[in-house]
Amino acid sequence: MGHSKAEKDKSHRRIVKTAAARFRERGVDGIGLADLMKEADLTHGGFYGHFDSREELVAEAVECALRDGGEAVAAVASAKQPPAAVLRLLVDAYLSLAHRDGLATGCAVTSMANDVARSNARARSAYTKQVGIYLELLAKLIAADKRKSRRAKAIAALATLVGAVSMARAVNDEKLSRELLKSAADELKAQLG
Amino acid sequence: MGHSKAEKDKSHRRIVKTAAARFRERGVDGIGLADLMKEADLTHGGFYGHFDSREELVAEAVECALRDGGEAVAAVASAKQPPAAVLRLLVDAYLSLAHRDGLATGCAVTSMANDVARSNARARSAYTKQVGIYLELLAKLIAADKRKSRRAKAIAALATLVGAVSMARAVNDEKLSRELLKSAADELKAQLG
DNA sequence: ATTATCTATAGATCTATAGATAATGC
DNA sequence: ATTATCTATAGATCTATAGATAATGC
Repeated sequence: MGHSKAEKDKSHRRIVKTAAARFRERGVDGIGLADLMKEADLTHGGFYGHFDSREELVAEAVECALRDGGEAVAAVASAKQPPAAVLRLLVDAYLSLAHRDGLATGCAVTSMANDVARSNARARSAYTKQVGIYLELLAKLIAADKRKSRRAKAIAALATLVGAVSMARAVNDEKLSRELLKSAADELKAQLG
Repeated sequence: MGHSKAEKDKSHRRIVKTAAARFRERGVDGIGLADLMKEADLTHGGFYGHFDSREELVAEAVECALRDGGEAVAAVASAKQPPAAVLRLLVDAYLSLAHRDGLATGCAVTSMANDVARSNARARSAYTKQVGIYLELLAKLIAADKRKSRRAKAIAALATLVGAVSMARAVNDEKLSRELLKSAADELKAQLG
């Protein structure tokens, strides 16, 4: 206890990172502050030295979770390949079994959509911004003459990615779950290739 | 108090219906039993005369919410028009502002996806079944030679509908929200028409 | 007599706060 | 001396249960 300011920053980031993982996994209401602090190797009493309220942690955790997913997508997108090939890589990664099952580290645009819709302005703004980033990235990669058409196709493609992963996680029929991911991927690649 | 068995059934349905609305709106963890019972004009003590546990109510509420959405979709789908026109009606209804804003009565395949993924087997089975129903309906309406191709296109279309509404609800930029709905609808109608 | 619902409450858990403690940094 | 974290606890809320009450239905 009573460590340096640098230590406090590390603690702060540890709390936010833990929350970003657990909130994606169990939902924003699925875990309490005491358990989060414990997982961050702190006691619950210290929480309010880092945040004014639970809401503030939710906002920071949503920002962190969205950044996570954004970085994972950017990593795939940086592959030195033609746009169409990069697009295929992105679609396959997003609609992979690893992403479906890796809730804690996956894209928060899907896993936190419902929670964010009910959340505070800061969380919603972060979400809005990340959707904008994904749309710009996709629009650049999509083969189409007009910019307006690329934008519309990017929106439909992102919606397909988000919806397919949402449903693939909710159904309890493994065969159907895989079919949802596979067919959505095939259709997207056929449409945008 | 102490009414007939018929009255009890009515109370039961009132509780489930209330939960189906509030769970879609606020999430499964967003409202407690006491408030739900109060909204159903009952006191919280009576809850366990109707359900063995909260989980059981969640299962029944998910079933009820999915049925709701299914009936609304079936109503639109029963329009006496050619398949392509019915498909356009469905897409426009699902991606309407009314559906985006009508969480309490809207399609639970979108609004409860994340909650159901974390929920019990009964809730997940009901969700799985409803996804199956939507896919069969869409596959019938889609113009394509082969059955396998229609099925894959139905999956991509349903995913697009679910993802677009999810994101349109989460962003806090009204213009972007409307663009998401409009572009997804336009693309779907262009692809499937 | 049976039973659907009510009042009252137990026990757990949640957010938030107060004050103590043990490090850091002047 | 300052401060990051700890222990302890207040007060609200949550699920679940026990026993009382007031209807229904024989």
